[in-house]
Amino acid sequence: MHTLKSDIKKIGRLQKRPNFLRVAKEGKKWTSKSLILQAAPNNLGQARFGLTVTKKISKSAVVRNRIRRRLRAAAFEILPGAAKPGYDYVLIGRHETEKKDYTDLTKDLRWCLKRLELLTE
RNA sequence: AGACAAGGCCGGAUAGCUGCUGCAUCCUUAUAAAGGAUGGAGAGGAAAGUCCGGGCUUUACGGGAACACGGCGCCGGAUAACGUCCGGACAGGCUUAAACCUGAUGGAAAGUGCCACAGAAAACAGACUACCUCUAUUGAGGAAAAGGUGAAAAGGUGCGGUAAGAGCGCACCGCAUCGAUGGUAACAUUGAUGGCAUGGCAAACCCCGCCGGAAGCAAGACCAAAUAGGGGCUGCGUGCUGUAUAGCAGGAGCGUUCCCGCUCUGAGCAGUCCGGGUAGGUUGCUCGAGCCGUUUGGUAACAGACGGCCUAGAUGAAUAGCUAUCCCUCUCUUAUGAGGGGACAGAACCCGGCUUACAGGCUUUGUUUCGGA
RNA sequence: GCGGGUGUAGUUCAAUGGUAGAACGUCAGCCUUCCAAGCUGAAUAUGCCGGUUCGAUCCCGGUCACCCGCU
Repeated sequence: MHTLKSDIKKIGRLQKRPNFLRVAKEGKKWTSKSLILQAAPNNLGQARFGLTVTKKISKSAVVRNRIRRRLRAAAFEILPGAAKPGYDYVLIGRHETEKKDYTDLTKDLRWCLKRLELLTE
């Protein structure tokens, strides 16, 4: 399955540090093997997401970039159809994110959504 | 053909579906803004480390110089500049040998300082053992060759010479001074003279010569909400009198204090304007010491001429996800084939270098060995 | 991205270019019926690679790791 471009436009991006801090402080969290998902409600009626990959994961910029791209690709594919609107989502990369199969990555993301009871389908 | 050495270049390829970030053109509603369509572009040789040098920007000073501080240091050239590059000199090193490699390589005869331990002595000299002469216990004188210490011991080897010895004399080598020849120069070769003076360390202080003001795009410039605060104007208003100007009362300051005089203030509210400026946004931001090709000059670094080209510009930060075929490589298998892997590494204002990391491949040059004609 | 700093025993710190020390900690022994305290002794280090020097913790390059500041 491929996500339509119009669906992707429906979800926004988190870009400012205060938003990330708010999600980390107020939101719920679920950890899977390949990623950590944080979620907190916003009052916009729209889903937004952001990515966090720190230098702690890997010192190599190449590795960090690959993790970030894989997470973004998975988010664009899964979130528009599956995530509940009105929430901010933050995906945090882990060591496993680089090596794991892409299909497992999407499964993990769905699993995290389900455990946080934010899956809509 | 082999061995060795030194450079230069490349840094997986193609296609499909779905996406991301700028740019150009067009369309839609209503200029803004948003959305859509089409086209074309989208990481490196080191983008890295931030070790040097510049451009650019702000800042300091009226302008300049010097001191201090920091850096560099054989000679000649290249360059916008450099601690970089090219060519040469000298010293050291690898190799049987050669090609070749490495070098922060000015001055110790301007001055100061240091040279542990050992050793007689570590730098104005001088003498422990030992040597020679006289005296003959001892002491006085001569002399510095031999022993031993040390990283380093006041020229080295040989012959003559002598009581023993010594540059005391001679030859060669080294060193110093003055020349000659070659070279732009560093320097090399060589002649004469001197007769040993000048131990090492300047990546110790320092002297000499040259260079440098400082900070850095988070520099800097522009636009500019909300809130708080500053200033101007207008209106209403003031403890008392007055319609109002104003006067009196009050407060503050000055005249040394009181009296008295002068100046300022007087209570705020509303409206409006101005300036600074935070969040945020725009810009700086990619046409430049630019790249490619041909050609001329030069041993070369490089420079000139002609022709062609436009080649990332993000900002919680794009350049991707998945699949297939080919290429390289590893493992298993008799083979067909199956499976795994793809070096180092990600632009952030831009250039010139240096250093460090790097799977594999292509290619050029030099030296030398072997074979054939 | 830019600017600055630091690396020495297990820890906190010393050390004019000349045998790397101190305190606490660890281990062993003595003392004690046993433990603690005390006494005696031992082990344990200059981040790494080069250069200058007769000789580097120290001086000079490179490299690695860590820390701090600037929105």
